[in-house]
Amino acid sequence: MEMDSDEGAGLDFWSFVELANRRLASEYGFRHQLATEVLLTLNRASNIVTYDLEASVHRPRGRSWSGFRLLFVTWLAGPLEAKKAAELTGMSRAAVSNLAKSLVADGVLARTPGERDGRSVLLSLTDRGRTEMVELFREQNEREHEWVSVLTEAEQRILVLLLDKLVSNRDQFDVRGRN
Amino acid sequence: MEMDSDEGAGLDFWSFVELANRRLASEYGFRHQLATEVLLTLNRASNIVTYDLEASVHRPRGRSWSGFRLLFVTWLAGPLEAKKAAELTGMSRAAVSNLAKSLVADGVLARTPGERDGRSVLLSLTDRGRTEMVELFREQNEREHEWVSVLTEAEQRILVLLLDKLVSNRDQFDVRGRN
DNA sequence: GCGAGGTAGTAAAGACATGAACTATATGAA
DNA sequence: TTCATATAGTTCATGTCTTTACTACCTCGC
Repeated sequence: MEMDSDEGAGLDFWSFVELANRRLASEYGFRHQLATEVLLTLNRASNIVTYDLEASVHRPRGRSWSGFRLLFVTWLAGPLEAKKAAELTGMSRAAVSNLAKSLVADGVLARTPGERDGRSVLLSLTDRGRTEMVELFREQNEREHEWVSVLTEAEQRILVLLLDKLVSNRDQFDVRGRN
Repeated sequence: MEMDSDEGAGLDFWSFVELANRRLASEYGFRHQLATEVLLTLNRASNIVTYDLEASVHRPRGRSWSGFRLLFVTWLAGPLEAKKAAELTGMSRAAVSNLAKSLVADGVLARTPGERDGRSVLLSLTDRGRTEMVELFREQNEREHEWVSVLTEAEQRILVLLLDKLVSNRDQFDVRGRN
């Protein structure tokens, strides 16, 4: 017999989820196992894919995942306020401010004062930034395609719908978001 | 006319995705818009939910999201090697080592040398750790339930299946994972 | 046995994100 | 107009994660 001196031996993610479900229900009487399972799986999938994209596409070219995200929204949504960039990327305003500093220093991002509002800053790409983004995104898009193509197109659309539904009803309760 | 001096004004996440799809296809000729959309949505959903759980449940009680994850797997998968904990939580071994240091100092985690393998370390919860986890998880599980209950049970199961399918075929190409 | 090569864990340095405090600007009611 | 309040952005202190390098230990072929 193995004792329980190392109960975790041989577990992978899914057998862990099963074990967790069983113990949470029978030993502790928790009732929402499926909720836990959904969110564990969501978190894990997002981390795995993100880490892969960052490690295989962006780091080798000297960009971080966050850096790429900021450049991406700025590339496509034109000149925009730092605050808007924070909303679209899901970062804090402080994070955008810090990131922008390095990207400006790298010569890919430009900062100009807002015209209507003296407090605001408009972010836009430099020519070099645009050139770099076309190339970077080409790489990323190929890799994204490899990832999602294990799902049929219908499955991909359903996944988007379900994820959207999951977060879109959050007005119904008091959700914490970043400043 | 507004010029394009602040093109990003008034955009929310979904109108941004639409704009991105349009520009990526028509101006740059990229072909895999749906792939981008799936992964943007996945990333966003995961970040929103995770941030909310961390901010509303764990930070107020002095725990970080990662700290909770490590305690969670240790709680349920019994004493386990640090390496196994890293796999199950998706963190690097170094991250587990760092986190464990603070959790041991806090008196919720115990570290004992492995018996079979002199290199390994077994992690387990202290009594205080177990007590805390029951309480902490009760809170988290209620909140998880609030989140996912905008989906029907069938939808929740489909979501889990799709997310699992998305990451399970990754042996097919050369995915970058943590050390 | 013994040595080469692999693996578990830790430490240190650097990157980066966060919340809080602060500055500068805007807004609106009296 | 003027002052109270709100907002955009930055800075700073802190904490966490990653990479790299290192130590200690294990394993297997000779």
